[in-house]
Amino acid sequence: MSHPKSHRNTLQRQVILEELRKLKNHPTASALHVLVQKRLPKISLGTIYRNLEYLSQIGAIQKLSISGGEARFDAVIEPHQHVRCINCGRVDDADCPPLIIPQDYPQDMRGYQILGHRLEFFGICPECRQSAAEPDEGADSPL
Amino acid sequence: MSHPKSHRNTLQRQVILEELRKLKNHPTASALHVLVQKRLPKISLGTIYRNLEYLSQIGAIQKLSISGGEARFDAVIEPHQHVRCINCGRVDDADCPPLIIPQDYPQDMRGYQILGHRLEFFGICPECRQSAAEPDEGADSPL
DNA sequence: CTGTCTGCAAATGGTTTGCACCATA
DNA sequence: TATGGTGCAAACCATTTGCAGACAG
Repeated sequence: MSHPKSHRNTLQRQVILEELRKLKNHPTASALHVLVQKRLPKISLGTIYRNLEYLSQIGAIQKLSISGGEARFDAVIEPHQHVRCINCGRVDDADCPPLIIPQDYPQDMRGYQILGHRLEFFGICPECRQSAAEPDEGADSPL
Repeated sequence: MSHPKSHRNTLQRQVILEELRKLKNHPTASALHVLVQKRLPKISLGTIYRNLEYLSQIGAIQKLSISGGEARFDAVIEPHQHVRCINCGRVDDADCPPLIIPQDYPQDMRGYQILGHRLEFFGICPECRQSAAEPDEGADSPL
C-alpha cells in the first residue's frame, strides 16, 4: 500500500528549498513566492504550496501552523522554539533549547496516540514595540 | 485607555456562551452553530463568529486556532493543554498540569515582548485509531 | 515512454463584513 | 431614543485542486 513516491528533483523544488534555507526568518508561502519568482519568474503560487507541503511531509522542512492566519515555513528541522508577533505576524527563532521533549509528554492523553507537539511563544516584535511606543506620526491607538 | 465597551447582554451571546460551557470538547464555530440553533433557530453563523471573537477578546473563552484549519473554542480559560487529532481535527483536553509557565520563558527572545505561549499535542484520537486498525488488523502506520 | 510536476485558473471553505433592521440599556 | 447587535448574503483570502501540457528518470 505504501508507494515509494518517486521524489522528482525539479528545478522549482530545488529553488524553493534553497531560497527557504537562505532565510533566518520564516516566510509565508506568498512571501516565498515573491522571492522564488526572482529566479523563476513563471513559477506559480500553487507550485509553492504543493512543494512546501511535500517538503514538510517528507520532513525536509517544518510547517509552523499553530496560530491562525497564514502558515509559515522553516528550513531548520531540528526542534527549536519560535516567537510570533501578534501585531505583524512575523516569526523568529527563540534562542533556547527545546523546552519540551517526548519524555515529558503527559501520560493521560485521552487515548490519543501522540505523535508530537507544537509550541510557540507570542508577543510583540522589536519593530512593532517601537512603532507602538512612538506614535509621533498619526494618532494611532494601540488596539 | 480602553473604552469600557458597553457589552450588551443579548440572548444570542448568552446562549452561545452557555452552550459552549456545556461541552467538554472544543467545537468549531459551525458545530456550535448547529447546537445553538436548537435553541435559537434563526441565529446566523456570522453572529456565532462575531460573538466567539468578542468573547475571546474579553477573555471569557479561549480560541484555539490553527492555520489552514478551523478554529476551535474552549470555555475553560485556565491554562491547560490540548490534544488535536491530525486525522479528524478533534480537540480534547490533555489531563495534565501546565507544562510551561511564564517563569520558564526563555530570556533571549530576540527583543520580543513576550505575552504568552501556545502548546498543543497532536496525534490520533481513539476513534480514528480504531477505524484505522479495523480494515486490516495489525496494518502498519497510517499516513 | 510514463508517471509526476507545473502553470493556470477556478473552486473551496472558513471567516469577515456591509447593510438595513431590531432590541438592549 | 441611541447604539450596539443581528440576520442575511456577498466578499475575502489562504489554500487546494482539475486539467492539459511539460519534463525528470
